[in-house]
Amino acid sequence: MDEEIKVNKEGSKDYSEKAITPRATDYSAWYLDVIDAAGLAEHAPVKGCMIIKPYGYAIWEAIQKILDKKFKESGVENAYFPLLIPERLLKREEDHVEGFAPEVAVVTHAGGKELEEPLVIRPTSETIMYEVFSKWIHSYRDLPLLINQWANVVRWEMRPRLFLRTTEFLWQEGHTVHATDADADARARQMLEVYKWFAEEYLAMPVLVGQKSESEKFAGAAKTYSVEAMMQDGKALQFATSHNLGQNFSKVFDVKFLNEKGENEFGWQTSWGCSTRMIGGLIMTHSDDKGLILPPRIASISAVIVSIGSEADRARVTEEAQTLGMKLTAETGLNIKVDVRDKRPGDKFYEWEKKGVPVRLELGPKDIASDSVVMVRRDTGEKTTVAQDELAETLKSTLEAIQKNLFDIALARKNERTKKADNWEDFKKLIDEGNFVLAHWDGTPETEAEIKADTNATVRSIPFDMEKEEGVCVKSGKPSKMRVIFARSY
RNA sequence: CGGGGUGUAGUAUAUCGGUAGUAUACUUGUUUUGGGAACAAGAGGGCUGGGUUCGAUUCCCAGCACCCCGACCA
Repeated sequence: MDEEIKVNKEGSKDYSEKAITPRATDYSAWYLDVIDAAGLAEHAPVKGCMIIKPYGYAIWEAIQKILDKKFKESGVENAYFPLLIPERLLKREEDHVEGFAPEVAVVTHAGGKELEEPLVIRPTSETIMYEVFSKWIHSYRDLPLLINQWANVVRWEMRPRLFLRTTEFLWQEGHTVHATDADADARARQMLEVYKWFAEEYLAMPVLVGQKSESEKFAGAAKTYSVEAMMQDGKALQFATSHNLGQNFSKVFDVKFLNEKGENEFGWQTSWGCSTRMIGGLIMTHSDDKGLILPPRIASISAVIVSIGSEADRARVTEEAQTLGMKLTAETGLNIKVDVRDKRPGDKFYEWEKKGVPVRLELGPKDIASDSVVMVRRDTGEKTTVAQDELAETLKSTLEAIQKNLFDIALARKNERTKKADNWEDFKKLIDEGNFVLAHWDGTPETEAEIKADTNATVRSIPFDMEKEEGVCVKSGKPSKMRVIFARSY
């Protein structure tokens, strides 16, 4: 580690530009520093909005590619609906309008005059889509209808935070209609599992799947399920959600079909989504005080070959590096970056470390002489010398090892910081320390509100795999049949 | 939106009611090149708008932005 760089005292050099705020000192500042150092995003000159820079957008593209393929495999098709929604549509579902009213942006003027009816910039697309779905669906033979769209949405949030909560964000929203409640619920659960799979297999983020409490439910849903992840400071991040909407929307948007008996019936619906917030979660799960760490399976650049050599060697080393890069790309099918810029080695090393590239390969005259290359892991910093004819295999296995190691570290942290509390004092203490707290709760919104007022913690998840256990609510003392997860959240 | 804090160069900062300094980054040149190199030259700065003052980056007011704490949320 390079502590001396971070400490900016007399006598030591000022590397403040290069170093980032240590996590332990100020977690928020650290998070922003990582984003800045890696070149992922920056604040836009528009309130609460974010500019995603090319390197950050590459992560989003990687996410899109994997999820989109998975969605299609499960029968979902992509479509696109308008950005602008007539206000009357949004107002139709009571809970929905109530939930979103405070955060919608409304267009009142266009074409040089005031609009007869204001247009809402979509905060989500249930209303406009279901208005149209009612025309698309006539018979049970039209079901299930499985639609997804990749889009931007706008929510006028009070406290924006890069990636985690911005006024405009990119996401995917899936919307389905089914003939039975059971089918709809199965689909909602199925997509939840897709998110869990994606989080764990690709982003190396261990997650918790479960149901949301009444007060944390989506505006207009019958049931809300979610995938929750733990960040390095112990706070929870809602990674993705999936809702069983029941017939709440189909009844107001008249999404109905003729069943096999020839009777009119309202459709059973779901919606599910995940957003650029996942990138924020990715950063806060794996990165360190040197900058970003990307899990190999999501990294747009798998490895970087850094050339090292004095002027006399440069032409030769450059050529060798480029040849090696092409060879390795061909052998592994991975994106291998070759950095032969005329800079000092250290400068190049640090740059790619900040960007979180999983593996660095150092190539200089010594390595060329011995037909080898120095391989350095971003996650552990471990350095090994690898023979060039074994490089492709070693690189692939190392990338797998990094992927696994990142997951294991995150899993160990989640396990270690998930604790049981059986009384109010312990509960408060464990929440303050930044844990996921397993506690009994009487199940009422009132008690949840009291707990939130006192500790700022909420029910993050009622986990599916939680075993039944008799107990008493940690706050009210009333009986409870199982523990739920409480935590502070982003 | 409520409470608190901060706004000086790309970044981090110093000083100050009277010519704004340093480090680093950047540009150019020379020497360098296996973990943030050395020397020289160069370019770059007081959030915005009012007020007080002979004079404001400094003091006062407002706005805006950012950060922290709430309320809200993917």
